[in-house]
Amino acid sequence: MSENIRIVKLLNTPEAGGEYTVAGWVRSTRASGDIVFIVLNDGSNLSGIQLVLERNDIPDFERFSKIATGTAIQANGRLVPSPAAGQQYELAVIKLKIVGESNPDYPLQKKRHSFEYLRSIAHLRPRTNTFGAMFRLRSKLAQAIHRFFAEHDFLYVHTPIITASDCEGAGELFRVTTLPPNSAPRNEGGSIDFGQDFFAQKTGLTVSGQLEGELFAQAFGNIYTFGPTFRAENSNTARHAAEFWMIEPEMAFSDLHDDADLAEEFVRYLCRFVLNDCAEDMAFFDQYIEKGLIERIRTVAEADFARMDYGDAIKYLQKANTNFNFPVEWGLDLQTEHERYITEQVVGGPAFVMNYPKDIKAFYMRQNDDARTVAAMDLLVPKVGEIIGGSQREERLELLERRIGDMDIPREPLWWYLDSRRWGSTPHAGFGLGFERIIMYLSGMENIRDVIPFPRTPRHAEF
RNA sequence: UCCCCAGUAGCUCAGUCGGUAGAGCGGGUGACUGUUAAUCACCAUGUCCGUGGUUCGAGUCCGCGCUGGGGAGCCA
Repeated sequence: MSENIRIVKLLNTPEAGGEYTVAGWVRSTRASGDIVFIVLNDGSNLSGIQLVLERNDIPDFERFSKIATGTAIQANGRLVPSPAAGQQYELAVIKLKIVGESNPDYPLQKKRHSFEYLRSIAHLRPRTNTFGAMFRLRSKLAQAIHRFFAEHDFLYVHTPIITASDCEGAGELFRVTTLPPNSAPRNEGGSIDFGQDFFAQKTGLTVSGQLEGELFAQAFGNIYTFGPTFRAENSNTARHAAEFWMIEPEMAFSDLHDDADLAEEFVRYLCRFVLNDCAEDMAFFDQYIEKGLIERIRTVAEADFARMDYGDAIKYLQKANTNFNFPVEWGLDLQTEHERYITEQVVGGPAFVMNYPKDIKAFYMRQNDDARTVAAMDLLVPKVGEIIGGSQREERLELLERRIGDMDIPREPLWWYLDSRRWGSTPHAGFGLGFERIIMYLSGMENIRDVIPFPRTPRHAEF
């Protein structure tokens, strides 16, 4: 590490007077006669630090008064109280070194840019205020998530990225293969012979770590995964990406209500965390991205989440004075417009919808005694919609096997999953939370492509 | 994949009835002893997304394509 001090640390220095060296990238240069102001940002905070250059104090003054936006510099000077409004301290520069030149072609101007434009220069956008705040938040949130589970004694398990189970029912897989694309070996029938592939079977990138997570829960009690997840769906929306990160806890000896309890505590923990530990960046989001964000998050951090049965949600929707585009009827899945009505109009905050009809849910969900619903839950939040999907899992071998049969799912590849119900099976439950979706919810950002450093969506894998 | 909207200067956009393009910001130059997206003055900048058509004439109208955005489905 260099002798440079991080700007965020320097600005937290209790008193001025010392001599320091900072290094970063120029955000703005303002020259006025014999004095030049440079806003320098090193990524450690939002504001950066104001450098002050005076003609009499610094050699090469003329040259430095024309430093272009984007230039990488290292500056040495004295930390002094700022005589002007806008900042507490500034750095009275004695020595300045240009580390990497920039020029007027630098695509980031001293003005607001649209998110669409910034997506086209994703390699440079982390140097903007919004994306600086965004990726600091993302980093800290990831660490907070690990801390939450560590504090609750959950085991962190790395489930495989490459998987052979394409029957998880969570979406299209990206294929993983080393077979030559134009001359793949064929069976007699003409289909591709995956027996000759690297893994001697058809494999893809994981769409969920849940099934493997369940196996670990049956040994460690409480576990979680937190890793990349891939869906090859041709989804073109503000909240879908082909590559995203998912958090999937799984708890043995637990039911659906324990599951919702965990989800609620988890989301509330993250709300409190960003308010307390990301205050400067959150204030920025509150001012420029979503007015009232902080108040909204504070409310969520304090309130209990609503819980309602799917059946009751249907009743609310049928009573609603709204013309929905899609029919509302017991047995049909809730559409986005319905979910939004529930969370935004009925509840006005986060809401769990629980116990869905079994016919619209995955095979592994636990069948309720009413024989027509399963112990599933979705957590819906205003603006983002579904942020968590979870369930209690079917732990009874016989019922699980029957369900697999009813749904025509090949059972052979799932032999190990079924084995977990054979010896020492326990009631257990878990959920999946999209990392990007919680970031969107907590920051007010409305497009998933703006909360991922280099997003992968259909037709986009540049950078 | 479906529906809708858009593509004009580096960026954000305006462009009337079809008559060969303009503003703000950004940039350059100069002025200014403390600025906060500094201010003031002056200066420069275009494959009007591509392609085919209609027309005396197309940024403008029509077809096709490409790209981007919004919504839906899939879901986290």
